[in-house]
Amino acid sequence: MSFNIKDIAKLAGVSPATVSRVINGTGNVKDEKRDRVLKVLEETGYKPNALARGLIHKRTYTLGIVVPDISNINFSEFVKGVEKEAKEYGYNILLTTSGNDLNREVECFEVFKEKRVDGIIFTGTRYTEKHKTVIDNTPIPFLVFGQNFEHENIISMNIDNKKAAYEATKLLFSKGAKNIAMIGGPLWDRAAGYDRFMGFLTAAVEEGLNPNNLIYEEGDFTIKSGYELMRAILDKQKVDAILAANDFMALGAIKCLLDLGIYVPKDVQVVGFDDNIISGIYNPSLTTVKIDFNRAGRMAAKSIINKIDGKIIKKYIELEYKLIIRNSTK
Amino acid sequence: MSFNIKDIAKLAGVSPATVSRVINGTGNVKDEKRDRVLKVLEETGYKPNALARGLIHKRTYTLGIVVPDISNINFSEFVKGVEKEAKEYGYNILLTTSGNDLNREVECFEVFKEKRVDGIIFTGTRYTEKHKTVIDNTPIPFLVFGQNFEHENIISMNIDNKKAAYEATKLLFSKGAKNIAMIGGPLWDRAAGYDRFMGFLTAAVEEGLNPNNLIYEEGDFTIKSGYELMRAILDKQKVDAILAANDFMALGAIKCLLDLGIYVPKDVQVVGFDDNIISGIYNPSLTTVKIDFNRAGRMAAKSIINKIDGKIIKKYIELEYKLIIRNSTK
DNA sequence: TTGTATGCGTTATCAC
DNA sequence: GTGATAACGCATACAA
Repeated sequence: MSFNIKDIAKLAGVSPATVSRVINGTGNVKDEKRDRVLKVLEETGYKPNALARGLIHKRTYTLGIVVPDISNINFSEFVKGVEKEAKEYGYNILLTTSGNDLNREVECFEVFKEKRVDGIIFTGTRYTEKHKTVIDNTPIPFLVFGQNFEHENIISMNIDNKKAAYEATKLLFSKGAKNIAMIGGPLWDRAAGYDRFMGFLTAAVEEGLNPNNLIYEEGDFTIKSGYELMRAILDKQKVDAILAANDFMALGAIKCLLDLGIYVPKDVQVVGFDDNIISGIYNPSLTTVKIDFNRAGRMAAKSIINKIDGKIIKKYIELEYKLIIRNSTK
Repeated sequence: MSFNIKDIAKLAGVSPATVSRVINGTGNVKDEKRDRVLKVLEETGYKPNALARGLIHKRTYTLGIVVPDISNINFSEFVKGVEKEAKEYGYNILLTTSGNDLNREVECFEVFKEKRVDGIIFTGTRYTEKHKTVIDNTPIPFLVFGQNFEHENIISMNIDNKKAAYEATKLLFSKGAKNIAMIGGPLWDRAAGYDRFMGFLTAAVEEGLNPNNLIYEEGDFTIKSGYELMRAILDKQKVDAILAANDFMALGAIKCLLDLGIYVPKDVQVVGFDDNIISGIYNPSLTTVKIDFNRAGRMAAKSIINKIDGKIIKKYIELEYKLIIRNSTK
């Protein structure tokens, strides 16, 4: 049994308008009537229909968010941050997952359009012409996390992946690495794939390595691919240091090394990316580039809400990162 | 610029009713007019307003879901399953987090009520009178995961925690354990706390242990608490086996043991619960009770949607679990 | 201070 | 086959 505003009005012996005024604190209502309304509100547990409200105000207080995979700890931390901050502003989140599939991403945007979300937060790895077109046809504030989308009217948020990878690589060299290899992401992933590779490459060349002999194995950010690619690298060449484009692959690589009786960091040093919850307690604990996804999520929510409110905000937000040195490096 | 159905009608030179018929495939429309409408639809990228639709149909095709913490891999796997299945039925999910806080849980329910979600999936650890009252006043199909809520009109879904903990404990004894301790959850957590403790207790007593001397440390399911409670246990008594109420605490316990130079499983065997993504690659890999959260999520979504559709469904759904034996036991 | 009437964007029910 | 029109539940302009 669900009440509407007329039911409440009838029960309280007032007009629907008065009930509305009481609920929203708009306009003046005589105390006696207000009390009567309040009482009925209490008794019935009435909640105004957000659909009807949204129809009038053209505001749903809902944010649409699309992530490739919510079970990936980075994204779930991000979403956690978004949800927390959004809630403080009275927003809820409509969560969708894309599996990094372009078509599914587009479907998500369409759903967001239908459901009239007030803002969209998108975490994806590609940025194609199709994205551009869809976004242009979606008159909803839009924020991209994890990629530098150069597009009008879009907020993008990212870390300087090239710089971070450069520093991580330099760290390995400073710890005595000579033969370094990278287990990276797909190069079409501009940020976590390409940019991190570029940082690695730049540092390696700077250290006098021949770029043509550099080993770069392209993984998919899973533990499994880290494990398998580590094995592939060992088959090809002797290495004493690995830069992985994320912690999962780094942990997979370490697991592979340990299984083969190769010591970390004595024989091979390993550095990852992200600082997963597990990286600190692994044996050995993992040296990594920490990205605070939770904070990123909070910032993303705040930014998009500011944009919704018509406030002027920066088009590009650079996130911080931090090298966490643990026991997988010397 | 957002179009409405009248705009489309005008552009196509037909009435709004006809546009509606074309969009929904309801009623007959002359081919020529249909084509004109379709063309305009295509050109404008028009999407019907789901708020207006929901107002009429009293269906939002949205599921509300509340989890204590989305960054916990168990819950994110669960949500992933829910989202996947829900999407196949044309539903989206409104995600909220509660931090296991009763007040926040209630707030989530209120929001769901306002936003007129079609069904609610709740994962919580307590079941109080307040829950009962709120649920009674929420005329929305309701499903609880992870607890056995005995309440009319609610679907609940869970594993037999007592039995699972019993079997895990028995496993430790069968591998030669003599002095066993448990790092459990809070006992007010009926399922993951209390029931698992009861299974542990039953098995221990059956093996002839004195229940009064049994060590049970109450943790909060975090790696940190596993670590600290392991240390606390070692200070108290010599143990050769640990049953932890989840993998995080089990991993924390192992980390503590290793830090102290105690070998796992040689000196102390450890069993966890859940089978986290990381448990298989930890050193040593963790023996655990596997719960398929993703599958649970899919089942939850399917059940609640069936209920929304008025289909008759089971009031209690028992989930399977499976002992995964790895290297943290002998 | 209060109530009535209108409109938000749809769909469904009627007439035509 | 098609087009007006009345809901859906609410907020607001306007009248009283």
